[in-house]
Amino acid sequence: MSDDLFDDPRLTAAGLFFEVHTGLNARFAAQLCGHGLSPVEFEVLMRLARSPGHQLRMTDLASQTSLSTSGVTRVVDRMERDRYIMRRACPSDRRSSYAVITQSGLTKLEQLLPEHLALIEQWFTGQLPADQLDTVLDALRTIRDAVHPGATAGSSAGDGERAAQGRSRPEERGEPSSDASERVVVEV
Amino acid sequence: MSDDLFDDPRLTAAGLFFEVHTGLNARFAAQLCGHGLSPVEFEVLMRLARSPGHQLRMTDLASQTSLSTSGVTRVVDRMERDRYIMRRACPSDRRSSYAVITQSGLTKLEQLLPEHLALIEQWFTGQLPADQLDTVLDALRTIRDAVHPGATAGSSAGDGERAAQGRSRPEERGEPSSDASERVVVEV
DNA sequence: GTTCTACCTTTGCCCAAGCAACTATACGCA
DNA sequence: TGCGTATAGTTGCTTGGGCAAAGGTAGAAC
Repeated sequence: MSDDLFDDPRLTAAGLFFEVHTGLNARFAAQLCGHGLSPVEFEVLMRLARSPGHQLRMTDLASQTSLSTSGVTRVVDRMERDRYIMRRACPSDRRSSYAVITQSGLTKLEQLLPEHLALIEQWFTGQLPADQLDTVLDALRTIRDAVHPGATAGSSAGDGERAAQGRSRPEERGEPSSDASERVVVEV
Repeated sequence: MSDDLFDDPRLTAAGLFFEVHTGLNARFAAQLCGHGLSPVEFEVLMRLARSPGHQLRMTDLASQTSLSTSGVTRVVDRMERDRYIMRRACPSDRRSSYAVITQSGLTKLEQLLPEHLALIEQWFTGQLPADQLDTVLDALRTIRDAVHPGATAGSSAGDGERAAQGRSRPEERGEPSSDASERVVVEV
């Protein structure tokens, strides 16, 4: 049978990428777990910590992570219970609410980040000579921009090629509404 | 507040990697979903298709995927129900059983692989010039080897650090390599 | 103002998967 | 031969997270 179909170099490439992800993820998860956090929760903390005002609307949090909005609702539930973040009503749109990282959440991050950075260096960045790393990061940036599910807040427009994200129907295409550009974060 | 802690280039690097994974994964999942497969199920089919005899022991399947053994039991349950694979008793060790890909499973793979390869090319390999791609693959191989293939199954709580205990080596899975050393096949 | 449409978040229901406990072997050793 | 320990796979229980539908709200059209 078409056995070389199964040995196509593209498959090998993709397989390699996913294996690396699995490996890194396992290392990081183990560390985070020791701090009582799941990878998803860590990502939420990081996103909030790096956002202006230390806050994000639930929907934006969803589009920046790999979660659905209901997934965000639930993770925010847990983390609010644990006092790492809190909800805050959006003054300009009563449908929305912000997730805000608390001091406790920031402290948690500051506690575990050094260890986390060491892990990244140990298993990822430190594995490669500087110039190779640069090439890799460059490549990742290229691919990220292509595949871009809307990871960054100031979403770029006009890429004209947006596919369904997530496991939903391959035909769905939910665009970040133009509404988003209007909503400037008002400091409180 | 240590704001540059949150902007460490290592974090950016890791973030990029994970964002790319999220993006690729979403694209691939959408396609597979259209064929009635989850990414995990696809990986199981691929692993089996590429294994000698088109089969793997449940445990080996677990260590090659990111699943626990119970996860493998369940995914094999589903796929056996759907006739993509079947269980086969291991003649030399009655504790073990093999998962074997069926003709139907192979056909399924052959149907969707061309489309899948196109996706890989569109969003990953095709995004980079050949020499950069080579560098990237080289880097991925380095990291994969460091982080070790088949990063075990548990996100076990607070384990700290546990390297491969030199047991199951996903590499030289030559064949009926049931228990490390050669051993007599005890017929019953 | 009223109504229609588009959105935001949460909830009900369900499935996938992990851990731990359990069963059945396998093999070393006295 | 029988016991002790290690391994393979399955199952009970629980949790995380997705989809779809349900409330609330914002604007636009009229």
